[in-house]
Amino acid sequence: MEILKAIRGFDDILLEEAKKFRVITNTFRNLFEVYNFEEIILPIVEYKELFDRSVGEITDIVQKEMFVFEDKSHRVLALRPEGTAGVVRAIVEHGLLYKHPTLKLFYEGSMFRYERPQTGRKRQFNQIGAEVFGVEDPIADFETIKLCFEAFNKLSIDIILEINSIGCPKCRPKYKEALVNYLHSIGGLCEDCNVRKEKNPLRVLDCKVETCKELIKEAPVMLDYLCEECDTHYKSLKTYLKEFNIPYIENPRLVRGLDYYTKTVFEFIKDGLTVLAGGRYDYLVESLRGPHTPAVGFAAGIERIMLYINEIPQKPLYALVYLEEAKIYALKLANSLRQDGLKVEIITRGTNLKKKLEIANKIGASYTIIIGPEEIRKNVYILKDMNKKEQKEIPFSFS
RNA sequence: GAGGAUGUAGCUCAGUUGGCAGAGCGAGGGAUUGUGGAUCCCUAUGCCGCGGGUUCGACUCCCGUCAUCCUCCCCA
Repeated sequence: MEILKAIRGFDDILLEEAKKFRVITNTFRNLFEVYNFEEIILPIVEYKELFDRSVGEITDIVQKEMFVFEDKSHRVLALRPEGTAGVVRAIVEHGLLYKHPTLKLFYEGSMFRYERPQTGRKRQFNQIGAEVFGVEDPIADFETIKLCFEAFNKLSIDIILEINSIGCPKCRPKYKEALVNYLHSIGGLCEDCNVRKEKNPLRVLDCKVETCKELIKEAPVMLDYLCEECDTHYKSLKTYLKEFNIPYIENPRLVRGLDYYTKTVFEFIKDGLTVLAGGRYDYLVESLRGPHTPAVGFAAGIERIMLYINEIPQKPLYALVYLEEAKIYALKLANSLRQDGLKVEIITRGTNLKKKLEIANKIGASYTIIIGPEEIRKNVYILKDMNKKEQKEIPFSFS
């Protein structure tokens, strides 16, 4: 057994990477706060059936990507592959929708999918996401998208927003029928698409094979089939986006993988990689035995966003160097500086001052503070600027 | 689940037709005890991913396996 090896697809997030991770989650959290979202912290394990019923039984996520296991009481459980199902389960279970006419929740945590790992795709990965329950109005779609857009702005990531509407149970069947008819009327689709057109015809629309792309150009478009309600909803959303100068690309071939979406779907894409995606799901809550509740939400892949975060500026580091006789004063000085909010590292290694300064330099200290018997006598410490190579005495009383 | 590439020091990588495992960077120590980065000197580290096979002999050839990276499927 290789105990000194992490499991395939379960990666450590170390040091610098952990900082990027936190910058991203903090950015979203700050926005959640001003948009008045509340946090919900959920279990990682749920009944497998919850995901079958919400994510959709014919999706790949459910069919081949879930970590499923049986516990000692023979319950069939799964590690959550996404966050929305759990959120909906929780609010229905606790009747939150009856207490709050609208409910805005965000979550953060690990998700699990049994896939072949590659860039921006791990078996354990982290998402931060949010859900708005109880708002029919497209203003909810807009605000959700706006919040995400602001997040990328704050993270200085240039990103492309794609939107589409995939209709509702009233209008989508007609479109599906038209699409299936079209797909059957033509030949030359790739092997995968021939499977898709039976299993999940909408997915043919975003096939990457060139020949398929050509054939799809002629295919019927969902937007032409939207019922009046869906059409107005979609148009309002676009109006709001324009009003706020949020650039977007209308992608009539954008379909989301999960079954529960209705009307609005959107993705934030960087270099061809989807880093955040979401949409409206007006019927999921009732399909999980809750009251009819329209909803819209999104999830962002933290590791995927991390790929586009540059170096993070650090707080200047103060290395505190002491001579053996001044040890106790050094501890007091460090304590005092830290209470003033400075980042202080006490240099404990090194036998002489030269060595200690070498270490201070090595750990990247911007300043070094030196304290020895002379300084104690004079009630000062030496503050040395490591870049300018200048130093001065700062008064300090050692009580 | 399918295809391809790659696994040698902490990191980046050499390693000839099969013949005692190397470099650079980094790390530790030193040119002495109150001032760092440069230079110089010294030192160490390896189940050559793992398991089998061929061979007098395998880092090198063959088979298997595991892992990493890149496509695809799918997805955040």
